[in-house]
Amino acid sequence: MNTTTLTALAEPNRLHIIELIRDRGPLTIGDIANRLELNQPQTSKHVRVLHEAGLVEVQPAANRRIIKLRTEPFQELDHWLESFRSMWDDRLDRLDEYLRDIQGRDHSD
Amino acid sequence: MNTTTLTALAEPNRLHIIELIRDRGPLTIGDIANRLELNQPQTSKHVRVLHEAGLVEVQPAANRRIIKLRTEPFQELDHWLESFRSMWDDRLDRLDEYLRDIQGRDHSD
DNA sequence: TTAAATTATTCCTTGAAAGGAATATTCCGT
DNA sequence: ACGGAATATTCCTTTCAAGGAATAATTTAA
Repeated sequence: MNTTTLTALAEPNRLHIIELIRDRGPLTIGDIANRLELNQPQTSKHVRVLHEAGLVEVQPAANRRIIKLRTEPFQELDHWLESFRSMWDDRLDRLDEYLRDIQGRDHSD
Repeated sequence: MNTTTLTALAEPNRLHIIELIRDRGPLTIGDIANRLELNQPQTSKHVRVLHEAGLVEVQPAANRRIIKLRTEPFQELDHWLESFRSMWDDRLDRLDEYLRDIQGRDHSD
């Protein structure tokens, strides 16, 4: 896992920006600033960090910039988490194994 | 999503500690320090942060502390990522739909 | 009880990140 | 070309996290 993704997400305002776009779809800097009650300069700065981290795509449209989510970093994070999933999947795996065991068991005795 | 988990993971050495324990199982402070070539004080400090963030469990054993991974924060992170999964699952969903469409299509003409 | 091993804490310094305020830049419409 | 809107950048200050070095605390062994 690379830490730039995590560092970008670790700042509360940036995390809010990400979740806002996830929920509302692509937004401009001004939209984001309004909805999250941030000043425009700080919003630009945070979006810059998100963009440099590859979390976000920036589409110039005349005067404005439309900010979209990119999928790759989240996929990477998801993939990284797979290496941990066995920690809490064990219980389910055992249940699964148990059920398959039940299925094939000889019930004749 | 809460930022304390992300903040804790965003520091490279701490991320290494997490991955080390994930791969090798529970380790002591000294083990971690040796394997990652960190000084003991910094290792203790980083583990402290990880513990305060709930990422790690600390079991005193005589002179030493045994550091184990906790599952909850990773489960939470996993759950948070689910809200993003549709972003890259859409393509697969459409492919799936396409394939099912192909299957049922009338090829008689 | 003393010594050695393991870990924790404190103090200090440094660097980086974040916000505020002001200003610059870019683009459109007229 | 000019004014206004949207965004970017700069400068400044403050806060905070991280590492180094030294030292404290705890436990075991002898």
